[in-house]
Amino acid sequence: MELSKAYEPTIIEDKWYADWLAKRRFAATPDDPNRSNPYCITIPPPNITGSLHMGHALNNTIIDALTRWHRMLGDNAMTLPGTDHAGIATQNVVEKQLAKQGISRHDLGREKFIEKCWEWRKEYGDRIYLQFHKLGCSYDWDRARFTMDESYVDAIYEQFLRWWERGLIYRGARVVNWCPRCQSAISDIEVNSEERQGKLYHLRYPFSPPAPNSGGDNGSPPAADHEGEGRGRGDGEEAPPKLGAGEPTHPELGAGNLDVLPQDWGPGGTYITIATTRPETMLGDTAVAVNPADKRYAGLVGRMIKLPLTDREIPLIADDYAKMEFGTGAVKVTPAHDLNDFEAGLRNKLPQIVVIGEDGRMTQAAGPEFAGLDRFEARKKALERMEELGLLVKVEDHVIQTPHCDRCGTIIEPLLSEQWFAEMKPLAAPAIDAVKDGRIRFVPDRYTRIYLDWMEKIQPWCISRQLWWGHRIPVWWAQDDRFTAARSLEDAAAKLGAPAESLRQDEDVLDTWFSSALWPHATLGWPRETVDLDFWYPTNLLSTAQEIIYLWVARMIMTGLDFMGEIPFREVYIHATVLDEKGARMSKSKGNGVDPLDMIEKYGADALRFYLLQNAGKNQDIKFRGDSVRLAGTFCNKLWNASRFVLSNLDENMTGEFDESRLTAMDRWILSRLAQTIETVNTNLATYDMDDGMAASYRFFWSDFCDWYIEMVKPRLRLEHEDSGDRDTARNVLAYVLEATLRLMHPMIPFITEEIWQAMPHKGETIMIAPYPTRENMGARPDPAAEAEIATIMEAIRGFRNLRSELKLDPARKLSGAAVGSDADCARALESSAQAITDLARLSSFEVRDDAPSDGGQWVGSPVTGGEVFLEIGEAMDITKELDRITKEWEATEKELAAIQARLGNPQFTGRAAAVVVEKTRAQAADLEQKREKLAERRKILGGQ
RNA sequence: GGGCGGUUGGCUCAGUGGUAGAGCGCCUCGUUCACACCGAGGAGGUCGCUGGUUCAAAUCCAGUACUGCCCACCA
Repeated sequence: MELSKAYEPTIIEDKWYADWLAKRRFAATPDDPNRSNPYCITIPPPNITGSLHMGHALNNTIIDALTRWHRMLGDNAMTLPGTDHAGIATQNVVEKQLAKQGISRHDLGREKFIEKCWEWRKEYGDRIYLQFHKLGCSYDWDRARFTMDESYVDAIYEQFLRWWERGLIYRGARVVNWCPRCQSAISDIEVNSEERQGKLYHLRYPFSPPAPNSGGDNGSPPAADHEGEGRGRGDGEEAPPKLGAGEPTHPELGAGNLDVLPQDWGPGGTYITIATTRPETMLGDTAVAVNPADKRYAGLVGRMIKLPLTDREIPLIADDYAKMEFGTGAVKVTPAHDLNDFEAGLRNKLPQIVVIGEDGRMTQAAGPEFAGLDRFEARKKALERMEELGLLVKVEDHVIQTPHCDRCGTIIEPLLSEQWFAEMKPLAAPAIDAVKDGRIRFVPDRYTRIYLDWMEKIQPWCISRQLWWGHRIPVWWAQDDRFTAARSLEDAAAKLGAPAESLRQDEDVLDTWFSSALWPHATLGWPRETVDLDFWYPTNLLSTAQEIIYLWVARMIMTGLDFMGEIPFREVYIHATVLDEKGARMSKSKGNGVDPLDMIEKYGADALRFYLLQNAGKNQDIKFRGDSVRLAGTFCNKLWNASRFVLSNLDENMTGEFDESRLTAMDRWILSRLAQTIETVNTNLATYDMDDGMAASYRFFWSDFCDWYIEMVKPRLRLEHEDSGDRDTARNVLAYVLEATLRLMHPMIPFITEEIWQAMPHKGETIMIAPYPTRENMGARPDPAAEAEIATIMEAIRGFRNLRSELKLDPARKLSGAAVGSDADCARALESSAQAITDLARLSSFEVRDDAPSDGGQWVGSPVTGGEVFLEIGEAMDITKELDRITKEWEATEKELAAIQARLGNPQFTGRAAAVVVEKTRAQAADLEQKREKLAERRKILGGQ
């Protein structure tokens, strides 16, 4: 078998994926007699909304590399793929698609709309799987799951029912995050808080006159009037003068000045001034709160306030929630449109008035003047009206955190509504323990704290969504408004003791994350007791993005422990976020995303994988560089060409086996380097330091194997070496090292390694299940003696190359070289590799001699460890130039030596530093001294001082 | 406001106590039979800043600046 001259990734990648698929290489069975050790990953199921992005490519490259690694290690490795129905997201894209045809989902009706969603799923679900194929993912496609598969739906309802029966799921009217665009509630973690420049409005609310009987309250205001009492104007009658900047309103307010009563005195009564960023919600105010400790308002608590723009009266209450130092210390309370206000409302038994509806428009309760207005128009209008009434005191710039919908970016409206909730606290406790006691480990471990902090403050989970696409909540209502959760309509009828026809199922669907929360066990078959579940659960690894630690990871841990009584996975690897070249998040709206498929088409999946893994370690983000993918492609190209070279030197009967006793130093050296690389890569994969593993492989292959070993071995490959047997030794070592390297790198770059491996002497049908190189099965150990010997050779070769280059000698000119090994090891090393040195240093001849050439006019020299190399350049030499060169080097050596000697001369150093360090430093000094002597000698010969 | 990252040659990043490395880019040279997606050589950094610990700090400690991410109900 032969490799084509050019490396064409697309061709071999498609070819091999089809082959693997056809031969069912990815399919695993729990009862495989040769693979008893389970290794399982369930991949994060991508949303069916579109196509895979670079983050998916990164994560699935990591997952696949680890899967392949374990498979080759002999584990029964199974990675289970799947897709997520992604409730809101999918509904949004399908709606958008319909909108292009001028249709809304309401035109279609629920059933038809859901059909449309299924059509979408069919098309895009398949498209996503195809992308995984392109990437080379060796997932068990027979086990692929979709969160709306029948069996999966069973699991979801089982979960719901069990929690229901334990009283963990309940219905309640609470303020939830409402997205007026999606027309649904969303959970806290689906809300993104963004900082916006906004305004803080100070509004006056007039007190109602004290009831005649309740006189004598100690809250009566001082009789001061900053604004001209006696203008004789009734409440809200004629327009008051506009408030300007210099107006003596209450400039002392806001700074927490407790000595001043922050009330306004106006004609016809007193005012209390509140501060708000959302004036439109005032229509739903049911109280104003001040802090009980706030002296400014002491005695006023309990008085009624005439809520402007309405005909309602609301009380001034005391509640800790009002912070004295903020604004005026008085806060309006709108229980139906703010979570804190909601809670304050409950504490103080305040009415809840919904003034903004589900569509983001003001409701009837907002009054005839406002009803029907959009919430932002209503804000404008409320302000105008307040200003007209002279009740708008001032407007300040204020940075506010605005909640946005994670899916569509619309500003969230906190809204009082009836929703289904799941109580999380009892589920969180065991999930906290599992991480604390190390049963589950986060990598990098900094995420442990992030997880625990959230879990320890866990809140009830709003699990209902007002959508059509999703799992409908299994609750049925009787006509008398009794309800129950049940496995079926019949079941519900029995439970409620009402005829089935009279029942109606709850309209809401479950939060998407409610279904993904049981991914690991449900995909393996739960609630049925399957062999898969028994064999592969708990799974080994969950590799995912940082942003879904709460949304997904935490919840899987909770459900896994709750239903299986066992952790869902042992390790959680949080991979980096892929950013664009400038470091900005990739996003559709910014249009800065890079499509993995484009990269694959351009450079190959192996190149993309190689690049991504080079950057996958414990880092927080990756700045994606397309150019680096190209460079990763050049590595593959190098691998390809080096393999072609090796193959062209092999005979049919080459086995890659060799006789230990015939190995030369360079053979032992490359085997030693290989052994170390194998060790490093295995360790790095085990600790999720893929980046380090890639660097080690890269350096080994390109630098050690290609640049040095192959080049050094070339002379031995010449036919005239045939008889000695050394040629075959060299060829077999070449084959052996390359074959092992291919297996070593197969998990990361599966396609090219398979293609080359198949063309090599090898055992087995596919590299996919060939044994992964480990210290145990390779039996090779680092060989320090060979390493030292080859280091000397390399140094000599570099010495010659340097001399040539620094003296600007004609590179075409063949020159004679010589070396003096002042120590025996060095001499022997040089002697044994004379041929390689001659070749690599482009010498016409090379000899090892006992003494340095004395003719300074003919020879230039350069020290190496344990000796010195010389180049004979004859009359062409410019003595001055060479003297300069030597002098420069001598001076540098002097300087370095002086620094080291100073350190050694310091008794503090020799006394306190570790003995090894001192020893090392002494050796360093000795080497430098030797070098300096040689340089000095050369200078003398050349006639320098 | 809290937490967590990052800050090292032009770029992307390694480097957790012994005096700075890689790849790319750049400069010089090279078309001999694996590869110009190549080979050889070279230039280039007082490791954000300040202070401390230490015989010795890119590395440990404290502070500070800038940058990014996550979390958070101050109206």
